[in-house]
Amino acid sequence: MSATIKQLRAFVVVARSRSLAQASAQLHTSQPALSVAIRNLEEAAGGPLFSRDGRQLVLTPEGREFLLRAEQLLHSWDQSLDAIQQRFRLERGQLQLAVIPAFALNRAPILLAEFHLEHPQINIVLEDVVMERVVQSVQEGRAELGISFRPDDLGGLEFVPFERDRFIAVMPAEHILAGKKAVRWRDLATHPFISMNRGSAVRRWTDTAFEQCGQSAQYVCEANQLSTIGQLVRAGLGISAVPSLCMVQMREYNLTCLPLSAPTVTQEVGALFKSRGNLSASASAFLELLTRS
Amino acid sequence: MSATIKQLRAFVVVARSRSLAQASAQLHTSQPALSVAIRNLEEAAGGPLFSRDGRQLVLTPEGREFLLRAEQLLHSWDQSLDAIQQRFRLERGQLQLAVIPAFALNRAPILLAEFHLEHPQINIVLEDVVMERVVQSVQEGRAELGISFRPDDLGGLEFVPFERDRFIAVMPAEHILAGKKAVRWRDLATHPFISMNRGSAVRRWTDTAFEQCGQSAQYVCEANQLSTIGQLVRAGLGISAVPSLCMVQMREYNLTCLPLSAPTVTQEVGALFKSRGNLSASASAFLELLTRS
DNA sequence: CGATCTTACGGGATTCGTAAACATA
DNA sequence: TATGTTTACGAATCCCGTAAGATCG
Repeated sequence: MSATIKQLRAFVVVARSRSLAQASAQLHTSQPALSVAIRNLEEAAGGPLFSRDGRQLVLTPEGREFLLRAEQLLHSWDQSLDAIQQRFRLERGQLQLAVIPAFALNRAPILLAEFHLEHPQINIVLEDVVMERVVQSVQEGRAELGISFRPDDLGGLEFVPFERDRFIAVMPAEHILAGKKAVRWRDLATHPFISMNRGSAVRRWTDTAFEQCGQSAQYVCEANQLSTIGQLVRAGLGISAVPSLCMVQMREYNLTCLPLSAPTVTQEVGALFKSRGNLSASASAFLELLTRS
Repeated sequence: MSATIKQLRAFVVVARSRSLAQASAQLHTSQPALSVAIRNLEEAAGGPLFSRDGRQLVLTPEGREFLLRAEQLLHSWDQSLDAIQQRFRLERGQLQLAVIPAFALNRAPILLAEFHLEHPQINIVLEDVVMERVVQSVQEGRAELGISFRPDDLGGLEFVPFERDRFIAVMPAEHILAGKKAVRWRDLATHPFISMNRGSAVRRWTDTAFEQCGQSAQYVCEANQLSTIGQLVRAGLGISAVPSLCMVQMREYNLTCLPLSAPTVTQEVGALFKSRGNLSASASAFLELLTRS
């Protein structure tokens, strides 16, 4: 018969107390049960671990060495199980996220603060990169969870939307349009326009919107970062249209944000991941936090 | 329920093959048995180790970490059990001996060579010291087994004699007594005598022998080491009486050894140890080798 | 005689294997 | 439909606890 963890645990206690009687009390079991457990362990070990001279159990030299190994082994065992249990209880682990800048700047801080408050032992690794790289990071396993607009090509990933975003117009507070309640894309076409660089998803969406209302924008400048665009607008270079996700940030630049329609461009914002079953406990918890709001 | 080694072993095989069917064949068990084993392990771990999407079992992130720990754990486990089994099979271990010089020089080499031939993996540690220190070494655990004449005070140790030693007379080949078949202690009293230092057991025994035949020796020199005594005799300084154990060595010095009687002084040579049960497998084997001859 | 370990044996829990149901490509 | 996993259930095994026996101080 093969040895078991239980036998090892019994062995350590017996070796320490040098008595089956004491050990049995400590282990909440009966003396005879221990007796056979030790006997079976000795059979598995290939020889006597104790010398039974008289009524005291004294470790043999082999037993002494085995005791050292057994203690070490049990420690590793308990530690390993504990570590995994802690991961499932969210008392340990990592949360690897890849997030588009718009979300990273405006939503993520609040959500992550909330998550951290609930699970302070989870180490958060946040990768704030453009949409295409979010997809890539999730595919390549650098991030378990991505947050972005719905990509055109999911690339084998799952996408769970949890928010709808619409484009808003952004302009300096003193701009001529700033007094309106809302604006249309055709209204924007008559003003110098600052946009994202060609090739970005946001740029494609604004281009499409202008097309749909039969106008073309007066591009004066383009930039990669939303914060740069915000500052350009602030400086009076032109106006822009950005996802409403960025509203908080834009308002911090003292810019006016107005609803934008005709067409109303909406985008799904959601979580990207390989598959639900392969998410870690921490990633699942964060996904749940995302989708319950 | 608590996890078991068996479950851990099953987990590793399943994780590697990502299939219960394959793993069950490899483990010589049935699929359903594995299924419940994995389920029970997951219960002990506190969450899912595999994601069961479709019919392939893919490790979850927690499962991946657990796999690393499990492999390490099983390796340590197997290694520990192997190490102990090897000790019992005498394929590994130490033989710590404390031996009096007379035995170390004359008997031990042959015995140890024989032991080493049978058990080449056993590391032999030989401490060749005087009788009193042999007892001390065994008592203090530096040596498991001592070999010496029977000490006056066993000091709580067991003594198992395996040989009787008698004193012999030693002299140069050209000495006047060298032509005899045997000599008596009273014959020695008429010649200059070289003896062990006062305080040694051998000295006490020779003193007693001279007393018993009503003579007193003509001490000319005393020394600590038998080899020194041998060389002194060789140089013609005098004759001596030594344990027959040393006969081989004395003959190598070209000395004549003769039986010595009236009285015939005999001493038990034996093994000293704390208790039979506390001997290691290697020490037991050597003790058996000693006593079977 | 008291304390302790060992052996014997009956009851209970665990585990296993067969068979059937279920799920998926 | 074929392959593979899960569930259900009867059977075997293993383990434990009580009781009796053995041993030593």
